[in-house]
Parts: sequence; structure tokens; C-alpha cells
Amino acid sequence: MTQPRRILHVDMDAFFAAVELLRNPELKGKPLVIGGRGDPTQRGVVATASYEARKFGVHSAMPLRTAHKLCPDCVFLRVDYQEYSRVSRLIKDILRRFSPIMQDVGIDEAYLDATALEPATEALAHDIKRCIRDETGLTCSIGIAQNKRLAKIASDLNKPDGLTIIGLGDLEAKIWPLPVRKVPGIGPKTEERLKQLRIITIGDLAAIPLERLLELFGQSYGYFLYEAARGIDDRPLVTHWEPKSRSRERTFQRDTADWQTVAKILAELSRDVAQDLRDDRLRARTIGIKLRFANFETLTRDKTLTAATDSTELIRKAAFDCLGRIELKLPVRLLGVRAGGLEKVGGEPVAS
DNA sequence: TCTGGGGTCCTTACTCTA
DNA sequence: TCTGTAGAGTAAGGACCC
Repeated sequence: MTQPRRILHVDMDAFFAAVELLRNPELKGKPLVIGGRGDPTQRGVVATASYEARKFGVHSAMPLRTAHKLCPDCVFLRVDYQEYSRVSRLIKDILRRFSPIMQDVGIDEAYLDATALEPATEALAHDIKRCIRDETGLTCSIGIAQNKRLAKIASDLNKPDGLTIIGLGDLEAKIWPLPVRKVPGIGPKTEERLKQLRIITIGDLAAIPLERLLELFGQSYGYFLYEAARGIDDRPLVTHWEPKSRSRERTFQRDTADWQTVAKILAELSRDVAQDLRDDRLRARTIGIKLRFANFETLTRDKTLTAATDSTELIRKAAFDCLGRIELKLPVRLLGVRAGGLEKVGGEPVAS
């Protein structure tokens, strides 16, 4: 029998808002909303709301206009990815000092494999929290369990500045009473489907036989739900990762039926994607576009080229080919250009 | 009336070829 | 040559994540 793994999930608390408070301490205690261009009269959604703003019902992914209605006194700031990325790198460097087996998951969270580390679980978590606080001024919440999925659920249970340990025998008492939505991978659509089946908690889900889940949700997702409800997750930490696609998209401030504007933006997005590829020494074999009409209907069209490219000219041409396959029947809300099938310059395909 | 931007992965459908 | 089928590649859409 091999030793059970010890996996930590480290999740920064209201990360964007916390970074903004570091450089604008006078905003401390005020309800803070970070999103879009920081202007609630423009299109955009909330990226992060401070805990003070959350008391007004403001949450991530909410339109800025709605957030402004709920909380007219909130301070709205534009998203500054450059600064958050800089702080994020500091935090990841701190985590790597504890264990080289670290999986970077987006800008404000990471997994750490602590199986082989010396300190006792709780002491280790406190050490990590202290280092992050001393070196960045920020707090995080940590979940610890035998696998990634349980560790991630755990880190969410006690926020902010929390520490939650899920032991081998804790599944029934600590996980099963939670709503199914707490499982990463169960989103609003699946939550609704499960609700129709009167499956509300993770424990309800665990009571459903595998055959029934496969019948209802298919092979792949059926197995996922079965294992998730039982706290089974053998996925290793992924310490190295290559991008699979690069894309740029833009939502118009006002829906537009002016096809010259659409063409102009498509050309700009193509140019930006081509530049991103060249910056990262990548070439793409598949070029695609995404178009969202005013009624939110979203279409995509792809074109695979005979050879991978990073040429603005060829990417633009492929994007316009794709656009030509869509009947522009309504004003356009959003336009995007995507490059997939990436290869490193030099030829080898990007590792999958 | 509102619903960003940048990604990943999965399913399904279709076409081509052997 | 005809027919059925398996598999690869491509295309489109959907769900989910931060």
C-alpha cells in the first residue's frame, strides 16, 4: 500500500481587490469592485469584489451595471492584469520554495504536493501562509487533502485566511453535506439537471449507482460525477504546461450592424493574435472566429491551413474566410479570433 | 435589460479514405 | 464495383474554469 498523498490547494483571498488595496491602502474598508475598465456605465463584468462589496450581493461574473445598482457607493477599478501577474509570480516562487511539485492554476491559485515534506500538515500550512503574508502582505486560504479535488473543495470552505484539512475518514461528515455545486466541474447547467433528479448534495450524488450516472450523463461525465462524489481523484499535479490555443476577442460597447466596423475589428484581432504567436514563438495550423449576435447567439467557424503560420496576412485571410461563412443577420455584439493547432517555431507540435 | 476575456476539454456530426 | 464500416481529421457547439 502506498502512502496517501498530501495535496495542498492554495487560493488567494479576493486576489485582485487585495492587490489593489496594497497600493491604495486608503481604500481599506470600502466596498471595492474590480472589473472591465472600471466604469460601471460601460459593458463589463465583475472580476473580483472585496468582502465588503459582497455584503451588497455583488459577486464575480456579475455585469458592472448590476453591481453599481446594488452598490452605488462601491469603488470601481479597472482590471490591471500586469500588476496581478507580477504579484502572482512572487507567490508561485514562494510556493516552489516549499515543494518543486507545484501546479499553477490560473493567476490566484495553485496546488502543491507536500507528500514528501517533513513538517506536520498544519504547521506546514501555517508556514506557507506566514511566508506569503510577510513577503506580499496578502492572505490566502489553504485546503489540504489526499487529492486535488478534495483539497480544492476544502480551501473554499473557510475563507478568507482559512485552513481546512480533509482527512481520510472525513468524506461523509465534511463533504457529503455540501451542495453539488461545490464540486469543481459541476457548473450551473449540471446543478440544474441534478436538481431535477432531486440530487442536491454531494451525498445525494454518492447514493446514485454508477450505471445510472453513465446512463444519464454518458461515459466520461458519468464517471467523473461518480468519482467526484466519492472523493476519488488520482490526477497527478501538472508541473509543466504548454498552451493549446491563443485568442483575442472584443465586445463592442454598442452592438453594431456596420460591417466595415466588423471587418476593421476582425483585422485588428487577427493582427493581435499573430503578434501574440510571434511573441511566444508559436505558429498555428487552425484559425477560427467567434461571433456573438445581439441576441447572444454565438457562432464559431474554423479553418485549418495546409501549414502552420504566424503571418498576420494569412491569419487575417483565414479569419475573413470564416466570416464569409456566417450570414450576418443581426447586429454583432462580440467578435473573436482564435489560433489553435499550435506548434513551436522549429516545427515540433506543442506537447498535449 | 443584462450577460468580459482567455482558456480547456468533451460531445457530436460530418467527410474522406482505406 | 458495390456496400458497409472503422478511424482520422475537421468543424461546431456547449460546459466549465479563473
